[in-house]
Amino acid sequence: MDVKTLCLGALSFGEATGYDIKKFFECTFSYFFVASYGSIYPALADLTEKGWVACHCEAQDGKPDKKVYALTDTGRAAFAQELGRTPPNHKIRSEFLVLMYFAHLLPKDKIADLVDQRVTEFERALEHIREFEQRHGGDECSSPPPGARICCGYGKAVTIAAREYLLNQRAAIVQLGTDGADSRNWD
Amino acid sequence: MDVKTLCLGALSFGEATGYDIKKFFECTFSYFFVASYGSIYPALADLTEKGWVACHCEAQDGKPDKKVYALTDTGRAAFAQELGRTPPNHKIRSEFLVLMYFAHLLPKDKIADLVDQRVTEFERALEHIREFEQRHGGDECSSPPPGARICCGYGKAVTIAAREYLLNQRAAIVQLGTDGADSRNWD
DNA sequence: TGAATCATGTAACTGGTTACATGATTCG
DNA sequence: CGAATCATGTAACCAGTTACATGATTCA
Repeated sequence: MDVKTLCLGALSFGEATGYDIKKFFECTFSYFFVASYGSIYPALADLTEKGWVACHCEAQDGKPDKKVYALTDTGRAAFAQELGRTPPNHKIRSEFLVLMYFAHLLPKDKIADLVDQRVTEFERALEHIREFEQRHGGDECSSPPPGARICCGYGKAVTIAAREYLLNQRAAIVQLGTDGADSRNWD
Repeated sequence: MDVKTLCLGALSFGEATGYDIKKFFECTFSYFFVASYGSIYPALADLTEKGWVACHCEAQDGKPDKKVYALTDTGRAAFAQELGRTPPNHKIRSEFLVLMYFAHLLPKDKIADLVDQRVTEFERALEHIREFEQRHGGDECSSPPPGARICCGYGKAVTIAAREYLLNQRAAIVQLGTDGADSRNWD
């Protein structure tokens, strides 16, 4: 599965510009999929050529024309088919954990910073999820699909577990590091 | 951080061939970092050119010469420095969660399969971790660095949380799917 | 006044994967 | 007898990022 397909997915909830789609990626997929303008705009051009999305321009003063994209029927079918044959991979690429693995080569204060930083990021993510839950509290009628709740729940469960682990082990992890103020400051 | 750096990391525990390093990646980094021969061999060639690793050949009958790599002092320093300036990113790329997000477009039986499959993979991972814990149980003297325990503990905590969530929500998730036997089998 | 937001796009680069090519040996 | 393991590498390809280019508007 690539950015192109995810753009179809984003458009399955309604019309949008490339700019909107980037926003969409950021606020709903960010936990498990990222994409930048440099991949979204070419993707939309490609999808238009294939006839999977249709585009109409809205002139604006000063700003460049707004290109609003919409999923075509062919596009909708292509998206469903693509979903059907997507292998359900789940990959983590974590420089943070690499650093933890090699903690014995890092100064203690640095490790403490790394752990605290990560905990903070987890907290931010949880805040983000809480906001989502409030926005889409009782009302079953609003935009996000039911699967969004599952993804949020999943993210929440995993993030809480990770945060708890780091907080419990913080002292032990820091102890793995080297002493000596700020090793290797002599370079 | 790239494969090149991680190769230095692998070699920080002793000599190894490219083949060994691949093995090492698979059995110790696999949870948070992957690499294939196509990136490892060129990386080693590069590192040799830079003088960060040294290579001596061992002739073998039939098989191609074994090239045993060892970290040089420069290489060790370079690795430490690289660790020091590595931003502690932590990214997830999950087609599985994308599929959950769009569960309303998939047939129920397919979703059930996806969830079960993922749970099975989590179980495999936990098994893997349990083996590690047993191998390196009481003895503090064996090879893996202390950080390995932390990574394992982290992986364990997170994996258990994920598995529990999926098991608890399984029925609810499946219900999000479409009925109708095997949608879209008419293509 | 300067930063953020809206809005589009391209070109160069990068960091990887996949598939291929080769071939003996050992294990079940 | 066939699969897996040991062992090395390359070439073609690919998906994506980063940085650049442009520029009005709105908000603090």
